[in-house]
Amino acid sequence: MSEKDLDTAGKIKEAASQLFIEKGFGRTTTRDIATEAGVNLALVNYYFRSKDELFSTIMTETVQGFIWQLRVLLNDDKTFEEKVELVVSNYIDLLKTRPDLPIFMLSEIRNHPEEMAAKLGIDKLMHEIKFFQELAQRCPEGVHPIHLFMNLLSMTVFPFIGKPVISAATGMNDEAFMMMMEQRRTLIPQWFMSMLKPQE
Amino acid sequence: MSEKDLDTAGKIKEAASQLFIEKGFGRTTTRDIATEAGVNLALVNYYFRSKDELFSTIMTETVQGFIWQLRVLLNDDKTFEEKVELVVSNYIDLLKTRPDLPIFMLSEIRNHPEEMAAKLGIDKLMHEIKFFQELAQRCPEGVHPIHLFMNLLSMTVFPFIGKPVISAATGMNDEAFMMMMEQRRTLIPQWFMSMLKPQE
DNA sequence: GTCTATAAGATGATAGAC
DNA sequence: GTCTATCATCTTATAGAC
Repeated sequence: MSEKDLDTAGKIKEAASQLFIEKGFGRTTTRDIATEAGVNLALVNYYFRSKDELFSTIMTETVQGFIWQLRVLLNDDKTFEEKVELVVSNYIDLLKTRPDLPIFMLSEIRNHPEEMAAKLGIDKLMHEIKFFQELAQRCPEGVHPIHLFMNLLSMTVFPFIGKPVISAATGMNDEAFMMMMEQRRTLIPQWFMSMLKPQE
Repeated sequence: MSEKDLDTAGKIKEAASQLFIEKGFGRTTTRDIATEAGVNLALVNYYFRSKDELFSTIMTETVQGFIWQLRVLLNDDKTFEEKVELVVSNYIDLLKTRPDLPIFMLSEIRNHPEEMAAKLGIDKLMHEIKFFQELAQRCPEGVHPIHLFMNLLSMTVFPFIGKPVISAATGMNDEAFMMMMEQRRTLIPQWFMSMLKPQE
């Protein structure tokens, strides 16, 4: 099956994913989804029992994709600093393509808390991945590693989340914003490494 | 008029604000609002012409409140570092009370871009406030001040936005999260100051 | 200003023909 | 698997009595 020639269920998922990200769950109707997917309205309920179940399916796959990606990036044979650069670079690339993704995930997770939970396996991520052990060893005295990992994610992801406000506040256009994110691709790892304990 | 004894329009605004933040615009109905406010359904449309206009009113007041607060915090007679500490501390306090506020604002701004715009006056904020001039002078060569201000906001606000995911990933409960944010109250200004050009 | 009643339309979901 | 037609419900909004 070619990438552009999805089956009906695939078309529905793709259309729904796009619309949920764009307009949120509450403002996306099953009719929107059917039209966007180019399929009959009844088929949405035929393949996915309800709008809620369709959302749940998409959400689970999206979050699992994130985690899988992080797992792959952080487990290969690279230096600590290379891994940092990879995480930053990887998420900037992802969010350049789908800037609405974080807001979609974060705002809708709140409305469907059931969809989250341990089945996604994030709870074990921190213990399994060597990166976090390396990070813990490099943390200054009294600073929990979670602080530094949160800083890394914050500095990378937040600009995309706050883009509407930032653009309004600075008069920055889309092109300037993207250039700024390109600068951050190298700046963030530098700031991050400087927060760590100096290596002997 | 006492604080708890609002007039009808006030009750509606307060109930609507709470519900919009809690459930988002799309999932909040005018019936919800009327019930929560303890007023008749028809009065929502009597005082605010439509659900959209009610939202617009609340949104404008909320964002204006933010900006007003920032303006006051940053213009007083304090050292640069004190201002940094104040911004961080102030937003942590605010978000401890209303953790859903950023997601509400950011996700709904996207759905109602008209409500934003220059009328809020954020576009001039950066030029008016002395803090940003001080920041510009302390920026290392080749680093635009917007990068550093974004880092400050990111490290402060993002943890609240990502809390559901962070909690799921680390098994952190609410109490532990709040303790972590208390640590960040002093850590963030330190990290931030270390990103600046050394002062002679 | 506040209520009741209801209009006018949209929405999620399904039954049943093909 | 896919379609048409339709149901039951909920939604925003308003007209009109008090």
